Amino acid sequence: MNIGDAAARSGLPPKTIRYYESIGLLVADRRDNGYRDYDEAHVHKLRFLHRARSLGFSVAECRSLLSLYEDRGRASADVKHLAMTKIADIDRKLAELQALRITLGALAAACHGDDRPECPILDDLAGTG
Amino acid sequence: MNIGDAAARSGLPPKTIRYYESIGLLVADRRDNGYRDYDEAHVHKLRFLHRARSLGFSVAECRSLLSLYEDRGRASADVKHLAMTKIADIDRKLAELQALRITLGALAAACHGDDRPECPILDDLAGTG
DNA sequence: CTTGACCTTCCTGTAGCTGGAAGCATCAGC
DNA sequence: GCTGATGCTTCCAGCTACAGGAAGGTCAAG
Repeated sequence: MNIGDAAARSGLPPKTIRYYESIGLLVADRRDNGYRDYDEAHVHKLRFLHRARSLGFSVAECRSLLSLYEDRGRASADVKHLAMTKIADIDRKLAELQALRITLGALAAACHGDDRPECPILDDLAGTG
Repeated sequence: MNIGDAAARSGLPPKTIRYYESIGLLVADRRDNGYRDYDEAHVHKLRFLHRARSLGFSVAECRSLLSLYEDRGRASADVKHLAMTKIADIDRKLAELQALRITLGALAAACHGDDRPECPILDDLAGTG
């Protein structure tokens, strides 16, 4: 199967698939004409990568997950450890974003938003308030 | 005032201040020896940038905010519009992260996390479940 | 006069791709 | 067999927002 079909079936753009190969994440076979050649197992792993990336795992983490995935005898604890670390990351980002949301929301609410120049948002940014 | 002092008083690293100058965001004066020279107004704007960045505004948005800030006659509506757009971005990211948190949390909870190979996390990533 | 801290510029690297150019391969239609 | 469209290949550049480090100039203190 050509890269275009593998792309369509995995949901990843061809560019991304080539990029993953360039960093040694998932290397395809080659045919005589130089084209990359994909089988079901490849597509499966591409989908795996697609889902893992969309769940917020970094490419480095995907590399670990993929090798765990390919290791039939690995302990589920190893995988869970990665997931828990990622969850802690997400919780930290959530807290940050929520604090941001509250601050910006309060500033926007305090701003008239009309054609007069007084603006609590800029006042806050300038640190004059 | 040298860049080091401006950095200490604005909270931005010297590297960042030089970077902001290199992209034309905030240009400092120069002294005869070539050193950058900052006054109170510069420090004020650097603090402004620091705060805006920490509130999640991109550098491009900071450029707009700064020019609005420098425009004594601008309408507060312009500023509010930027803030509301940013709030919408944040809400979108929050929703994404929350969905992610739920999915990963459920997967981690379902995983025994022991030394056996069965792992619902990998099963989900593989799309076999 | 030397030492050390500070300043300058320039180059490189980061994450994870995306876009584009130049050049073959393949295929459908005529 | 020829033509044009599409798809494949590689490589190079660029995106965000800096950070690290090298090579070298400057300045104040002892």
